[in-house]
Amino acid sequence: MATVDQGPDAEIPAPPWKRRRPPAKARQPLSQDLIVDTALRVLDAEGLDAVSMRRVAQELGTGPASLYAHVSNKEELLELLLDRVSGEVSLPEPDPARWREQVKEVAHEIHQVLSAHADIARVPLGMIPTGPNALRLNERLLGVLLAGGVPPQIAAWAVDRIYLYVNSDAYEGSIHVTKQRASGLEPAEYMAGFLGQVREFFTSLPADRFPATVRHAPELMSGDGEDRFEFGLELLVRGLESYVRGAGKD
Amino acid sequence: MATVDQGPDAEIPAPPWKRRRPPAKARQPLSQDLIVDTALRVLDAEGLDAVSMRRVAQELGTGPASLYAHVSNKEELLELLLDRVSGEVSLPEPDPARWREQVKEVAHEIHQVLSAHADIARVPLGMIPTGPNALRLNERLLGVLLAGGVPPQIAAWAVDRIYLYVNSDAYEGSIHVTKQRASGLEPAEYMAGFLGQVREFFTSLPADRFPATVRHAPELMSGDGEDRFEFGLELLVRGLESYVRGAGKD
DNA sequence: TTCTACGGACGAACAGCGTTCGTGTCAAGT
DNA sequence: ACTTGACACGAACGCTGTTCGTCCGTAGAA
Repeated sequence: MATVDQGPDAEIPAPPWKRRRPPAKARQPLSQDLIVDTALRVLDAEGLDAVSMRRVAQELGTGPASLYAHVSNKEELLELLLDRVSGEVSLPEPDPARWREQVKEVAHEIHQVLSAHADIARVPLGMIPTGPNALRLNERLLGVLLAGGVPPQIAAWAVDRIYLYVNSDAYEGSIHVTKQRASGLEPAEYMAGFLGQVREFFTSLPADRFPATVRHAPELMSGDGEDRFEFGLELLVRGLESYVRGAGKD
Repeated sequence: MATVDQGPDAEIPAPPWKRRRPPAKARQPLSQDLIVDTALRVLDAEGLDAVSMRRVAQELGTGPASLYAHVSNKEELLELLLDRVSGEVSLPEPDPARWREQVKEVAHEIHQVLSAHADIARVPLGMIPTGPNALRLNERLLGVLLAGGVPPQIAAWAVDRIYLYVNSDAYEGSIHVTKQRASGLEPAEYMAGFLGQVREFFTSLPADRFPATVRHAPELMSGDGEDRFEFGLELLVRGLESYVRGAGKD
């Protein structure tokens, strides 16, 4: 049916057995940035579990094998994804007089950015971030502490501990978001149901075996995630403060 | 060859096409406890990633479907596994005079038990433990804090934060163990290699863009996991102490 | 201009995962 | 002796990360 010579780019209707990629071709040239972009879109839309090599590839109109030319494995993709997100964190200029507030500001900022991107907080818990933006955060947080007069060794370890705290709390928070999303309920509905279950659980305990727990069930249940995050941060900062006052001797 | 009537349980050598389960039958009756036992064995031997429904079933000489009669899904199995492990934690009797030390003792105890069982610490990070042994820990830790004069609301939140800290640090630690195990190297070899990489990374940074990081690279790298865990614990306890001293007003 | 290399793209496959369905079997209750 | 119901479980579904070998389009060499 089709004549042979029409020039190489003429609109030949159908030599279909050799036409390999008609639907997905003439795309963008598939770079690492593009892959991370796509992964970020999937993350925000459907959560970290949806960020699979296959899913990202599908979103780009190709197969999973194509990604491995630009990203050595999934772990690297997640590192790149985390660092992309970390770029959204804005940081203050160190001010010696306000170091306590600034430590909290940085912590809140990181927490907020992580929480804004589904359960991305699971990633830094499974590795030590070494991307350029992670370095930027490290540098600033360390700078704030040093400016505040925290001894260098204390400040260095404190950076590590504060990171661990922020990441783990953000991860814990993201679990609830994930479960709420999976349940299909409204956030308020879900939270009410969850709190109700916990309340029932605590108050139904035998008071003789768990006296403190039953007696203080209201305190154990009071406060939302934000309150508890703030409280833990306050604990850490107060602890650090004790090293500044007595900086001369331990 | 085989005669027909020998009684139903006689030793018939081979009607092989209908003999369904000759290798794996006449086993233990496959209870929930037995499943958790087996999962624990796999966990200790090969890590949490090896604890799959298929693997546990295989270890019991059966298929994965058989487990679902005793355990509703993998999440429940992991909860049971965690609570089994939590039973190994031994707890002190609250002593008002030693509350700071006791908080640390409990934290260390939990940390140690979690670390003794591969990367089981990943489990409590993904859920709120509600098993009987988790309750036992809650009750005791809360009791220690209250005995020490920590205000109830502070104590209640502190339990939550201390848990989060212990779990997340134990998890972070288990990552290194897992990677070391996967690398096939000796622990010392692996650690040396890892520290060397980090050292090289820090010292190769541009000092003008990351002055604090480069200047304090030794402090950032000093201390092993145990030192850092202890330091974070000290921060938390010092923070709590500040609430005890000024218990009257905030 | 023609040929040759080379690197990116990618279809297919491998081994594993959690979970469900339908069937099979055995023991206890009627 | 027969029925009932709980447990056991083979097979399958749809998913995962990763690798192999092959294809193609282009850039450089002849």
